[in-house]
Amino acid sequence: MTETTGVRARFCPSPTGTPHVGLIRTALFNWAFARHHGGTLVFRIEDTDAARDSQESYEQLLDGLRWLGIDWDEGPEKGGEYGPYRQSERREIYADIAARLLAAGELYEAYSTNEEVEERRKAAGQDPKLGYDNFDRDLTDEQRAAFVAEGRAPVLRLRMPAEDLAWTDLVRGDISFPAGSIPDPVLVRNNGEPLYTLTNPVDDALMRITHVLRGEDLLPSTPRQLALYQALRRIGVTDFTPEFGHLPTVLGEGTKKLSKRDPTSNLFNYRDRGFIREGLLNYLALLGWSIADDHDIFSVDELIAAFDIGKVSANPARFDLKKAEAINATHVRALSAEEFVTRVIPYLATGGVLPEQPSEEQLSKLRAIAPLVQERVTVLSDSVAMLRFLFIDEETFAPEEDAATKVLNPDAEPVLRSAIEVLEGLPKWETSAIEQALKDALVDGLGLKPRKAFAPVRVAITGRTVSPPLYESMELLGRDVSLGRLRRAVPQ
RNA sequence: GCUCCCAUCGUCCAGCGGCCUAGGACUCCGCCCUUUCAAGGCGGCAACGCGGGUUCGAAUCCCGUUGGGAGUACCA
Repeated sequence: MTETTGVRARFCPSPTGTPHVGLIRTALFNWAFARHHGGTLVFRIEDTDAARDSQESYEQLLDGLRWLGIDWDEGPEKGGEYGPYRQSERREIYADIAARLLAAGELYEAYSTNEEVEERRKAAGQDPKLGYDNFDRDLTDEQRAAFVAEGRAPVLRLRMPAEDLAWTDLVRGDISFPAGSIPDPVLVRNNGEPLYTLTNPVDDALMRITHVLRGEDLLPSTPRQLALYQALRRIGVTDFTPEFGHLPTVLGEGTKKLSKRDPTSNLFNYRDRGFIREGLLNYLALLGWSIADDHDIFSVDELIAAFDIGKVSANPARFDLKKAEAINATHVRALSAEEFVTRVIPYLATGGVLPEQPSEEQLSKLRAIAPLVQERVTVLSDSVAMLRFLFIDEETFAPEEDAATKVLNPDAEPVLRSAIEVLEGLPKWETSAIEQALKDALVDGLGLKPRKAFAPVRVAITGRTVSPPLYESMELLGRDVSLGRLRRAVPQ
């Protein structure tokens, strides 16, 4: 059924709005499917709706896909022998095919308005919601001429076959729609513009697409596509019909489909927060698929090696931010120290902690502390608050207000004084010595619980109650800066 | 309304007739490790919607029912 060579899958979004995680999940599965089978991934832009499509959205699509490393073999900015790959540049093709389909009687001109259709259904005692009634199928030349004389322009509708339309869905198995349950769909507007109903199957046929993997929301449109394919085959445009697989919907909270307006759906929110591609891709792949029954952390290569469209679940999947974050955190920790540094710098720059091109000194400090931060963050931007204390100007440094009021109270005074005293006399300023000295002075000397003893020191030094390990931080900060901060933190 | 799809822990996924007193992950809760915070280790709570069949045997197959979802556009 599924050949291992010659697979041509496609991803064909409309450039409306910001890339949506559900859309990306679809792209990912198509990509994994194509790569798994050593096939071709075609990237096509469906921008036939001028009112909603935008160039900005188009660029965001490319940007998002590139960030994630989802690459395509044919498509925008890449070309290919079946181009162009933007539907807005394929108008003549659709006009030509539509004309041939019309000439062959597969399409017919329809003049009925929605109001007229409703009237007729009501008059016949039918539910007006049933939709178009195929009234114009067998209009005579005279009738058509009369409508034209009225100034009407026809839409072009596809003559649906009088038979059940069925296919074996790659995800769901056998699916069948009864004959007559789908009204003849409009393929070309009365102003001559082609609709998705025409362009999508036509391009799939022309681009020799073998496998159509798309969202479940498109499942009800499959019967009319199948019908169009039959027509296309009859007029010789193609000689085969692709296989279809309908991927589960990605839901938001509750049972609603994740809406475009929900910030959870915006791909760039994840990038901005510091999700890494390995983590996001891993999580997205879990929305409807699993690699094994005993683990769910995997690399992109493992995904490609194991991906099986037949094992994709038919259930709708809910996007769970907590789990996405947990998976991301695991991938962040798996980064090499050097890689983590490279990737975190842009976030530190955005957060105002470091310049975009850090100095050698800043870099070496960052490298030293990076491994300690790396295992403490969920997303890369978490590093900003955690590292500010290390790079900030001494004049600007001040503990966070909450932390200060909570911890730097009068009780902290003896703790801090004692810490200062012992640290001033420390012969070697290094982690283990600092640790030993502070323990001796505060825990043994003052008889404090460790929790009590180190909290004020931590807040004084790092400005926060949660930070990278304290002694290492102090070593990196240096003796002068550390002591200065401790002195300034002593409650007056 | 009509057509179609879906139905296992709160969530995602495993299970494709006996291995299931249902497994993994996230979340949550304990404990251990750590004289901070994490990470890590161990353990716990928690599910086959309901009713009929088929079968020696059903979470797994069939029918019904209930519940959810999608479509029903001269959007995609």
